[in-house]
Amino acid sequence: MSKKEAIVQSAIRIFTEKGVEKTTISDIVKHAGIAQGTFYLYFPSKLSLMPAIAEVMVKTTLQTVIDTVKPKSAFQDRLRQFVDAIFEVNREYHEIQAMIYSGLASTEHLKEWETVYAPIYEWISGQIAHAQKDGLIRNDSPPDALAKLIIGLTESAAEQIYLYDEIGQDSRAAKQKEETLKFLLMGLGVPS
Amino acid sequence: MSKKEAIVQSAIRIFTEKGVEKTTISDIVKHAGIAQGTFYLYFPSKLSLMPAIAEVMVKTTLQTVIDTVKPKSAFQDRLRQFVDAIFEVNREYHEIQAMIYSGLASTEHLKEWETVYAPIYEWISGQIAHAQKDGLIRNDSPPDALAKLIIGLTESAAEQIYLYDEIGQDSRAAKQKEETLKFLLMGLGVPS
Amino acid sequence: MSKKEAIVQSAIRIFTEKGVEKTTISDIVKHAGIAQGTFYLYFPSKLSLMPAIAEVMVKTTLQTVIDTVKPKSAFQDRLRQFVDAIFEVNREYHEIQAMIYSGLASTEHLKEWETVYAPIYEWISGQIAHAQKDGLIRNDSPPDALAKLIIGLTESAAEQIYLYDEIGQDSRAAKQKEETLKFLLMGLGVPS
Amino acid sequence: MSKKEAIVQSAIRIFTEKGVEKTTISDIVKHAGIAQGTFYLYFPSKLSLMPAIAEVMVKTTLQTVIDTVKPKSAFQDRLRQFVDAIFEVNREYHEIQAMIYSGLASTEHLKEWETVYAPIYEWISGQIAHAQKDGLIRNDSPPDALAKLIIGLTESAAEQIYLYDEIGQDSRAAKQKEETLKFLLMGLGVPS
DNA sequence: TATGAATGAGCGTTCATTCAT
DNA sequence: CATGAATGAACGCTCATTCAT
Repeated sequence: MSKKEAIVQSAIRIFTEKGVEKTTISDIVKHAGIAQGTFYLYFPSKLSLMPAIAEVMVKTTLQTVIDTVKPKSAFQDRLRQFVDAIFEVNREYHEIQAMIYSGLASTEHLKEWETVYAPIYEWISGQIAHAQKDGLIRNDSPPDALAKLIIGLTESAAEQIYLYDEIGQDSRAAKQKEETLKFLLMGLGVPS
Repeated sequence: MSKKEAIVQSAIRIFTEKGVEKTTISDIVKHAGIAQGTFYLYFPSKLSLMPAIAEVMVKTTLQTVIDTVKPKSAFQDRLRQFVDAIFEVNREYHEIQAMIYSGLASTEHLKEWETVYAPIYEWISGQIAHAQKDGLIRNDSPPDALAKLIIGLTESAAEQIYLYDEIGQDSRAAKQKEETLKFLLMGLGVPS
Repeated sequence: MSKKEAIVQSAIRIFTEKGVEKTTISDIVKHAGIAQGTFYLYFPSKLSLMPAIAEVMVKTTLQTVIDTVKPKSAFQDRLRQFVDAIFEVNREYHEIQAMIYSGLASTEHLKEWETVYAPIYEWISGQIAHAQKDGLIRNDSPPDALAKLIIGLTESAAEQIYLYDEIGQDSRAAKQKEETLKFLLMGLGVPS
Repeated sequence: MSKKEAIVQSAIRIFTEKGVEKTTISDIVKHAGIAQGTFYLYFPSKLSLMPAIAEVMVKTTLQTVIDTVKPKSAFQDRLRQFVDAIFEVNREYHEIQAMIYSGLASTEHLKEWETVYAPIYEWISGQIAHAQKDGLIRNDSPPDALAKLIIGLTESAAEQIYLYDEIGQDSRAAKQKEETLKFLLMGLGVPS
């Protein structure tokens, strides 16, 4: 693993453990096993880490979604699998998800965000477009608009559950997933 | 206005202007016209401001919703008015909304948040319960679950627009609102 | 008890508990049950408390000595009783003893200290003068000089034991007392 | 001189000049010619300086004693030289001596103090042991116990003189030394 | 006398950033 | 490429002191 990758991996790890604000560059380089100065060979500042982290997280999310959703399932099953995947990623990385989602990572790298996020929007958008063509859903809004609504709804539902670290909430999570799926199915106009 | 209120008001103002992370306590007290030490008579730290701010923001949000939604309108009109209200509040306070919504305001005051948020969830929940009883919507999920989905979907849609300060996005906002409303109507099962 | 006395008593108590440097005026007034401003009606600053405290401590010390030393005992018994008394006061108030003894209470009230300390020096000095006149001790140095050496030796011996809060040191203390007494007896030239 | 040594040397200098409590870290770093942050690379707080300072002071004291005491002198001459040495060190560093001796330098580093002080106790103890073996003194208490009494008596006598910065006290000091020496000689049982 | 909310200078401390090696 | 000791501006916070009531 290159030093650059080590930095990003360590940052994700420590952000997850102790929160973004309380993490110092010193923490990151210690965990990565490199020198203080080395950080600046790759990133000009702490904030400039964010796009790289987002990229990794988006890849992780997309990979989890792709791994979870079986292409040959019925559309509503795929939707259920998608919800499962998003909840799962949120459970594991809720601190970072919140950080990325809320855009708190400063206003300076916004341009990059759009491109970083593109893959996951595109994947969903593609699925929706196919489903519309195949007549599987009645909602005829543009696929990319629907993609944003779907991801927004699902992630906010997941956050409402996992923002609070308390344990034994599996049943709450299961119910929340059911309600979310139902709302998605109806919102998209999937015949039941 | 008491000193405590002055602090909260000033904090909201400055967080809105320059972001939460970049705001110092010094900024807040200067704007509030009080001494540095006075801050600590009312709040032990910057983070402990958050529940008080959230409370004000929730009040503002609920008030805006109540002022915007005409009780005698048809349900789908009220839903449109609700979406308008949420977008409006987000437009004005997107930085703070993001902060509150994402829960990034530290994990130490989470218990308080539930109670702080209660009023707005309850209002929506009440509207939904009525609509279900009157047969205006087909989605028979519990009202409080639907309330959370509705606010989550609408706020995330608004954030996607307003997180980026750029101007001249009114048309994008208008479209986003339309898509959101449509999704909500279908998701709730409002006959069209 | 007057407010002034309450302040002094509270200060002694809290200095003993948490150390002089870490004690704030706020701590003192809270414990005394009076208002912040009231403190300044009686003492212009924290440092000006010191002579009043010293006075109380000197009184306490002298009283303990007088209560412990039986006037009709043989001289060496009285010396042993004196050592016991000094060790006892040190055990209970070692933090304050150290503070007073080392004169760390600032250089601004030094003049007052001499007068504050006078009673205890005088008492010892009187005892020594009598003993010299009665031929009980051979050391013919001036009584007031001997008084200072005696108190200096005994208190430093006690401090060496009680500065360290550890428990179960009674046997160490007993030995230290024996050696101290022996040294005093020889130093004063008490026939054995 | 390393930065760490520079910090310790500067601290000793400034503590001597303006007292411990009134000395700020800012004073120290300015005098040492280093940056504010550099201090914290070596010491986590102002209090943690104390053991390092004590170590230097103990070295200085022991060195002064060794330089002053002529090994071939008669025992009572060596005792006189010892008293001279202790008074001299106290005259020059009374503020720091008081601080170290009274142990006010916080209760957190007490363990270290015992080891820091060891060299000077050992030196005296060694001298006493020899003198006892050679029959030069009659007091047969354990050498280490006597060592502590001797240093305690002599330093407290010195402090009583030098705690007060006033000038023209040479005659008082000379008298105090004489009385102290006499007391020591008798206390140890040195034949006269 | 007595109060206690308010003050603000100044403290200890942090940490992103630099640069000689 | 890599280092890590050094920097110093800037921060949160404390607390002795004041004063209108």
